[in-house]
Amino acid sequence: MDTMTGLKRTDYCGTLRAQDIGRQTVVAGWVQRQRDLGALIFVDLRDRTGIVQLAFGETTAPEIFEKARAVRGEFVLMAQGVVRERSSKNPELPTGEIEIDVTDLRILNQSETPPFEIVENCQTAELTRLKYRYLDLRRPDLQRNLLLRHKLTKVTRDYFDENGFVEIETPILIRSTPEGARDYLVPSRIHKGKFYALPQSPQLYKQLSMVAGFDRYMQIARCFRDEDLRADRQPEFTQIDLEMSFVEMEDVLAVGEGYMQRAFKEVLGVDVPLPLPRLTYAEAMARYGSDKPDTRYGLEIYDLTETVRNCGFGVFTGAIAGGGSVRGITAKNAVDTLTRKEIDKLTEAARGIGAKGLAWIRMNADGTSSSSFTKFLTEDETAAVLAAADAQPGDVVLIVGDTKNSIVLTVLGALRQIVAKKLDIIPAGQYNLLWITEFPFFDWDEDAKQFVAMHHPFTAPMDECLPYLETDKAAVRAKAYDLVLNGVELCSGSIRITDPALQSRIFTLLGLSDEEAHAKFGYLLDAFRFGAPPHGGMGIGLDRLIMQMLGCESLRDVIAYPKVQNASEPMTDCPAAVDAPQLTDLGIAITPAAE
RNA sequence: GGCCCGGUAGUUCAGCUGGUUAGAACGCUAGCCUGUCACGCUAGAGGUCGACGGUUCGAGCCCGUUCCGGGUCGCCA
Repeated sequence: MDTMTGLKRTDYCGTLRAQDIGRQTVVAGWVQRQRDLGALIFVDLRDRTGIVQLAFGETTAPEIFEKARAVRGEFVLMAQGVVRERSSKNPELPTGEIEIDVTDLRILNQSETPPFEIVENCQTAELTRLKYRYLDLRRPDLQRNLLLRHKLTKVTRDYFDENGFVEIETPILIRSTPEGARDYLVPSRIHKGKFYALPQSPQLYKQLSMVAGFDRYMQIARCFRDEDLRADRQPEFTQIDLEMSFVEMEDVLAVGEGYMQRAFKEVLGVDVPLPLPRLTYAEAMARYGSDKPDTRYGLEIYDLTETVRNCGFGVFTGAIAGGGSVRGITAKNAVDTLTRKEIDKLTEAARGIGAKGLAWIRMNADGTSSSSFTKFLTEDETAAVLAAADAQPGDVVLIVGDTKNSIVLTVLGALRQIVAKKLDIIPAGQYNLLWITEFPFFDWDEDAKQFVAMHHPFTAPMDECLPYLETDKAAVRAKAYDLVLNGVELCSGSIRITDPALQSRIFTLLGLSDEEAHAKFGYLLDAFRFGAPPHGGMGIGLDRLIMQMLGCESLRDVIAYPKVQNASEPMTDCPAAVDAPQLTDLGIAITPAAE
């Protein structure tokens, strides 16, 4: 093994170009590949900027040449030499016009053969890659992802700083709030039997910071939720958290979309025109069957309730009589893709989400058609359905009826996504950002048989809904808003309640007594007695944002050290058991059932 | 907790209806090679077929259980 003595890096590998020909350079990095041609040796040296070719030949000193011969993949090298033109260029590489004629080579460290190749688009099973994440992270795609993530956080701090926001670090060890997701708990040694919780979000602290007068707060905040994982859900994730005083919803949205415009421009070079489009929650549900619609493609939902109200098909008339509706989507030019077999699969999917079935019409290109239900309809009724569906030869119509509108809409919303993927009609490289506004204030909890806050209990209802808070809960809308990008919820926020009387009214409606409310949120309610300014804010999912920007399929591709589906981390094998003395110190005993 | 998919060499995979010594490519090791860049050529090493149990004369293959990974529903105010 050699030392670096006498050498200092002057250049990153990937930065050398033809204009550097003739000058001295010192580079350092890892061996991508060594090609030994006998009397000639080439070594591709890699760092986070790219690859440069080191060349060893007849002009190379014999001891340097022998050293180059011993080099293997992932060895750590430092090389001094002269940049020279290659005799045969490699147009595939940015550095392909030059190479380094090496005069001094240091093997700074050796490497075992890695368990997988350090290359772009690695096909190795993710578990293996995660066990050796430090090797996985050497790969160009992950390096690029994390470098762009860094760029995004840099832009984020710049933007909010320029707009008068102050970054404040809120605590990681906080009081558990039993609302919402499960908390990660941390036992207290000093207070045996008591626990801290890790924050699901800095929600309460940022509101307290408004009471404190910081006026515009932001934080790139780590958040924790002890819930099951998904491709777009990790137990710890990063949120761009912000809160503003003396603002209405419009002010918060303006800051939010200004940020999006800046972020997309600086990270991707993409222009986002403002203002962003908006949909109310009701509109989004009616047209897309989702509160986070992907608007990059059509397949919009239409209402067939009136068209089939008096038809002869009992499933439809039964759904309508039961207070529900009948709605459909029309997949254009889909008859070849959506075969009978595929429609059977769609039916299964629809059942899985809660539909009792799926009605369909396939319009063949030759003008004939087949259908699961038109035999129950008169010719006029069928014609009316086809007209309402705007069905042309080649199209496939999918219809769902149910006594519950929510089922009709969510099922069609889900089918919309599945069908769009099957038809491959989702345009690449497009970023459809839109706001969803006027969320319902209350959400009916079927298990608890009561209304709960859809956003959180500090969200303000819309002013015009105040008169019927008690009398028509289902119609109450909130000053809450989400930002959606290509069908993914990126961001969620609201204007908060600062009027103690209104807050107490809301707690009552949520079935929370004064005592309970004070036990849970007393410190916030106390603070609000001392002059809380009107305020509101939002949290932007940083991981999801960069994931969407880079077109990644999983959050794991944009998080340096992510967790796998069972919430463990394969590299460190965490979580893990702890020594008995540690538990004793905390006053904790593990029950046999838990072992 | 439910459902779907997967687990064979270091890696990616093939392995027929259950039947001889489980194969390929890449990678690895050694040798040769003066312009390669996925270098080439020659030779070689490398396997608890995720685990356990069962059926069978015989199991990588069939059955059961289980572990692990991925996706998804529940869940995620």
